[in-house]
Amino acid sequence: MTPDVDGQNISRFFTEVGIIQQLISTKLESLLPGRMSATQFGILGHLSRRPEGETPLQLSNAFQVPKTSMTHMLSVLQKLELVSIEPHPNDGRSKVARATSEGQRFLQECMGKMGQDLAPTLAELTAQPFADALPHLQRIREALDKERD
Amino acid sequence: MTPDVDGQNISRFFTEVGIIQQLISTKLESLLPGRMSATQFGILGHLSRRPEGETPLQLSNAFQVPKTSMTHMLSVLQKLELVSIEPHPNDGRSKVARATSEGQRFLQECMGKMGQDLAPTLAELTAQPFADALPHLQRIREALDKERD
DNA sequence: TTGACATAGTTCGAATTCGCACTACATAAT
DNA sequence: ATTATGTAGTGCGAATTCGAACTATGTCAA
Repeated sequence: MTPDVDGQNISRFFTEVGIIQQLISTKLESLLPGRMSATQFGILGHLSRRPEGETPLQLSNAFQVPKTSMTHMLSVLQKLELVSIEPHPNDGRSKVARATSEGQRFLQECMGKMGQDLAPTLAELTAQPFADALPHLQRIREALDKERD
Repeated sequence: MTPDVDGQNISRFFTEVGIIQQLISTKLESLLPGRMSATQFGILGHLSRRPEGETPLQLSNAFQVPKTSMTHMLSVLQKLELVSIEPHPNDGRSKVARATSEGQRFLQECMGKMGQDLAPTLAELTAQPFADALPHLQRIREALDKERD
């Protein structure tokens, strides 16, 4: 493989990733209430997998989003009663965000709708290309992740 | 494979895609001037590959973004003199957007910076995982694309 | 030709996102 | 203990994004 072909593959890879993400998040957002964003929904999913909760700063690192955006997103999710925010037990500067049980229910409901919505497309595709691509995506993501200290 | 494992793979696939896209666009946006977004930059790239130009509506379909967002993005790019916008020759309601030569130059410059920035990470990874993942991504993207009539 | 309907783009208002500057608390050094 | 420095989160203002309603132009049928 020439370096040039490599470069083309890499930039096409990023283009495809961008398009897929755009298609999926647009579809997801059309199912979500109001103007709730895919990222906000992602935060809820992230928290629901971590019953011990996370601090706003951990979340803003995980989602690669500015702290101040996280403040806003969490306050919206809190207003919707999908997450709870409490003072951090060991650090007076910090807080802990958790998914409420209402939040977990909401998450399941939306995931279900999303699955139904995608079912016809996925049936035709089969799960194979997802399974085939996944390990490579993970390698790439880990490498990109490592680079930001 | 059980359907349950399939579902897990699929949702993890979308999660990985989302994270990769977030990491890449955050890095890209840090290289772009002002608050220019990755989508705006994507529009410029799209147009530079199509010297005949595209209408705003074509662009908003291609990027799966509302018409009204496209109006704004194009007016910003026009103000920066990276794209030109002219009336459509055959349709009085429409317009044609094209990348200016300044836009092409700017695009090349940013792509170069991006390449330099990613070079250390990519060297370690090699181009292989990108080449391996690409065909599967294309299949998935085509299927998702087809579903929106 | 005329009228009904569809399409391309914009205007406007509201919500989201984010950089900068700030406050409050924590930690380290003396 | 005091002081200096670092860290977590927020208030504010500006830019972006987007849905609803609107204007202007095109299309098609009678």
